[in-house]
Amino acid sequence: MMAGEIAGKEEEMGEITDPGRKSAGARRSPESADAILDAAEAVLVETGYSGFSIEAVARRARAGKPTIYRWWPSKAALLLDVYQRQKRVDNPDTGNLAEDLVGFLKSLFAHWRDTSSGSVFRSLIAEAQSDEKAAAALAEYARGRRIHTGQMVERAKARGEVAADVDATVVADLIASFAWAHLLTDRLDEDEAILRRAVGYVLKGIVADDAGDATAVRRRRRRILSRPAK
Amino acid sequence: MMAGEIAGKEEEMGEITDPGRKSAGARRSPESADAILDAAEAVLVETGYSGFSIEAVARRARAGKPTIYRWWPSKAALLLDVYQRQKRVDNPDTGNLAEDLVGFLKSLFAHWRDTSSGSVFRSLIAEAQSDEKAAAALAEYARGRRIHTGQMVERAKARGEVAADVDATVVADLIASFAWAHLLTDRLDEDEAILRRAVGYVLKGIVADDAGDATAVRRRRRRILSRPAK
DNA sequence: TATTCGAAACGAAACGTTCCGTAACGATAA
DNA sequence: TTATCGTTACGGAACGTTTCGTTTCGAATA
Repeated sequence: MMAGEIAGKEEEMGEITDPGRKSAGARRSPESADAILDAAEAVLVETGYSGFSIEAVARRARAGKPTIYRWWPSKAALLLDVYQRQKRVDNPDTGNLAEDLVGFLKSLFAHWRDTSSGSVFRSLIAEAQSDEKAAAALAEYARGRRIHTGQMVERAKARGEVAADVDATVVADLIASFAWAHLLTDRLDEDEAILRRAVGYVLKGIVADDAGDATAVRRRRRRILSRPAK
Repeated sequence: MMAGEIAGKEEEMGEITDPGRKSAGARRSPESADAILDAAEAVLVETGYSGFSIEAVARRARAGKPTIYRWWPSKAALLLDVYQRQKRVDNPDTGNLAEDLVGFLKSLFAHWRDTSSGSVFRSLIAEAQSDEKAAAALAEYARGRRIHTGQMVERAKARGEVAADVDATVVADLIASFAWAHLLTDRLDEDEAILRRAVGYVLKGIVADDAGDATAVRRRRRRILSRPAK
């Protein structure tokens, strides 16, 4: 759980009774937690990242700052929990990798653009540049997403659509990086044609068909050698 | 000039005499400007982005805050000028696009890792998420870099190495995005082998050689049709 | 004389923490 | 079963610190 990695929460809503305690005391309020997360999202949407502060969230949630700091040690941790609450973009499974990847990018851009998730995620990336724990959590999250996105490539490999030696996570890294840069530079309205081009370049490459003798010769040799083997 | 775009500096170091002024008065001090930019870089290097503030820069530069605000309206504007002072990574020109792009990524990562430029640039990206002017300046800068990086692809097109219809800036976008994501997630020590894979996937694609009949047939047809035309 | 500079001061905002009174909860005793 | 106790959680207030962006000031420059 990502939140656990930053926040180090060992107790979940006060349900565990620590032997060092003489009595359980009051329970944590799930309503409070939800109100704080809702408020965090609302503040970010209404005032942007520049207006996002723990003070503003506390005011909006009608919660005490100590309550927020009890569960979330930093702005980044709070933003991360907000992001984790939001739906994830699914991997399309059309049987064709180009369509899968273009569909994925289109869905991701729409999701980031049409919900608060884009604002949340870009704020998180920004926080990660000044908060080491946030940076570690973001890196871990990105690693997991590369594997998940890479599943589209793995499926294509299983279908024989993609070469067996292709590293799916490097491909996913290329695609996700493209998306991140679009998010960070306000380009979520990119033309579908450009998305198709970018995906096309990754799938089919950009070298010319009869580019240089060496490339063409190498291709012919590879064809010849692979056929008798079959 | 990027700084001009944020800072709106119409006068250059007080050299222009504005008709509305009754006397030239004291000149702006170039030593001051340099001291401030040097201090900004030093503060960022020593305390990281989280310790970077106008107060800290003013203290370090032994300059007045009003002096800083006179010339740079925001942290982002100051960071941008610091970044603009730094050397740019050149485009390799080896006559082979794969070597050019891998060399470019390696140089860029080394530059970002071994100088303050990486810290400066990631801080700038972070600032751009909360400062609209910084966002506009970053987007403009990124646009210019895409064209510049795309020159490696244009040269490869001219050599016949890359197909004539390939959009060089989309390719540059893929490569730069990959670099940005590495910078933002602390991966500037990436293996050269991974860089080569990623570049290779963009150049040669990832589809299998005999992937699906349709793909192979399409390739054969394209070969046949293009030859008689020549 | 007008302009620039660095130092000092200003009011506002946010930070992360402590304090306070109230409410909630489980354990214990009657 | 009910009442009491000790502990924890809560929101509100307050705290000292830092930074923000701005104004004021006296000295230096042209």
